[in-house]
Amino acid sequence: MNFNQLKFVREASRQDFNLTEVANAVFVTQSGVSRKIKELEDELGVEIFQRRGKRLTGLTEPGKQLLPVVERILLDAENLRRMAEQFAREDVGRLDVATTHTQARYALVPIIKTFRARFPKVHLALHQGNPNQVADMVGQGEADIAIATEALDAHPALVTFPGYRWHHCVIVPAGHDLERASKLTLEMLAEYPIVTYDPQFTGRSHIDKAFAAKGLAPDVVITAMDADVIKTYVDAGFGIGIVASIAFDRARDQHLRQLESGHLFEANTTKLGVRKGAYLRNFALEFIHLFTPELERAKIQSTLKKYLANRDL
Amino acid sequence: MNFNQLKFVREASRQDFNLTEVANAVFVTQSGVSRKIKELEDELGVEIFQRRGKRLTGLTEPGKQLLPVVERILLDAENLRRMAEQFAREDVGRLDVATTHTQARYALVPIIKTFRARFPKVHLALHQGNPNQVADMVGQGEADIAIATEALDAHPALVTFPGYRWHHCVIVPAGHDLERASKLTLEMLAEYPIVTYDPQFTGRSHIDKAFAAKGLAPDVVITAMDADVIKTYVDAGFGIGIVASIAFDRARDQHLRQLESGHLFEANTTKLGVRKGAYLRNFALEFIHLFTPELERAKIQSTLKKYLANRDL
DNA sequence: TATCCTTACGGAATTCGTAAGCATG
DNA sequence: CATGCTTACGAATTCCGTAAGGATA
Repeated sequence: MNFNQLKFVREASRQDFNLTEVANAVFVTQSGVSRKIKELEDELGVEIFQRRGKRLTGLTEPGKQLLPVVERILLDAENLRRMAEQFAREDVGRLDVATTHTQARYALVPIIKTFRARFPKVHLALHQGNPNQVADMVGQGEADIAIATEALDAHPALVTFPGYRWHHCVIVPAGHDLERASKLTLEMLAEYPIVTYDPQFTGRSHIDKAFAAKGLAPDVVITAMDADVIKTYVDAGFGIGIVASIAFDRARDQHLRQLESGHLFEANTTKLGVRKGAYLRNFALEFIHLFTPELERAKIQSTLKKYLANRDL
Repeated sequence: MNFNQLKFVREASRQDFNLTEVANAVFVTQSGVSRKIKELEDELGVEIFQRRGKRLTGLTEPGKQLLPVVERILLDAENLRRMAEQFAREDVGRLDVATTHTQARYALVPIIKTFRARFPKVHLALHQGNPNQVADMVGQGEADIAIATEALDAHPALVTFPGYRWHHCVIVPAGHDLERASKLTLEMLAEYPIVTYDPQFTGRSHIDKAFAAKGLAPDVVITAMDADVIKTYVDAGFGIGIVASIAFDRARDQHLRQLESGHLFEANTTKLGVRKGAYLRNFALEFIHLFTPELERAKIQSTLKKYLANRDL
């Protein structure tokens, strides 16, 4: 039994049991993967993968039981490396943050600025995706930290911490009728074509919920994954926009006006998620602390340690 | 990083950091061990072991943090093998039971008889030792199941299940004065020289505690690790004996008489312990069930699973 | 027929024991 | 000086990519 065999098994389960894909993903030849997997199956005396003829089609019953343990071993192996690096080069390393456009473009900017100043030797990589992709990236160990408003809590492999709360706002072209409204209502918004986020993104679920609760069917004419695109279409006169208020910048968005709508939509909480059982470097803990300043560091650490060490050796 | 490197590291911590001993324990040459450990340290970029000149003297700070993870990886690797074997050869395998003389010689006999009939293809190995040794054997993965009355709860790596309760009894040579006593008291026992268990064994602590509570200083003239030896000396007239009542056999011990003393000493509970986080074969679970018949099997399984799977992958 | 897995072959890389060297207590 | 660790060397083993073969959809 060796780590490569285990790695191939895990990767096979991730690559839909296509060993050719596994080979590409781990940069070896397909024949090598095939051989190593068979070696492991021979050593253990059970077939891990179900086969139809020569193709792998899924996990066998033993395979289903073994896979979680395989994943745990590989995670621990990774943990060993990180723990060692923490000692070897305390403030040097790499932090992979998976997040959505909105967070990367607006909310994380000051946090990252502070982080960079504090840890100039840490290479910080931002990975963008929709909230589900963001969660998966961390769930699979491709990134260390996930930041998004949606989807993180639903991922079984993640622990989450609440970050900042924010509201949506309405944006309109300068001179729009709604600018003169004293207080916005959902009924008023429903009168106009709306440009807002894609269903998976940035609190869109709260927008839909608010309209649905009043029995309104808003006329959403364009959806996009980020506020920059939305603002572009609002500016071009396609309708009024609903975006995260943090995405509006009076200086930059001179043709647009921001209307308060905190009373219309439920507040959103942006969350941070990390993989259960994963060891985090010191600078990663510091990043989490920057994101959730009200949580003291010891609390963060003890929560993570619970998952890392709770097997009571 | 490979499993042998990790194995050598673990073994070094067990063999008091003597790599020559490690080499003997794992059947390779000392130079190989030395090299592999250095390889791992180089790869991780930290020294795991503290060195004075060329000798290893202990773990470094990083080493202390890494070791538990190393142990966990190796335990999981072993778990993989067992899980696979469980599927490959359902009722074939090996069960290593570590226990004390008293349990092996008396209490376990019927359990093992039933077990053997149910699993004729399982090789059952009994390892004897004192309760601390028994606990350690399981703690280190040398045995699967520990059975003893003492010490198991104190071992941090073990989960324990309560088995049967039993009492001590007093044994005397036929015709002894005490045979005519209507009801034994500790004061009466303290009048005679006593032959009983070694301090670590078989509920001896309860015996001492009972005398101490009354301020009595019993005259323990001979101690032994098992009832057979004790009975021999009682028979030879060295004193009265205090042994587990299960160890008295009227037919075999014709020259001796058993006197009830359940009211004098606290009852003992023999416990069974297994290593936290270790996967147990089906027949091992069955063995536990035979030992604790009142606990239903599902309860046992869920307790063990808690430790095996509680990292929520 | 295109895709995917297995297997034989052989060069390359790794592994591991022997033996010599050196440090410690 | 006995014990214990490191290192150089070289034989043995293992690894892994190429390429051919066979199975599936």
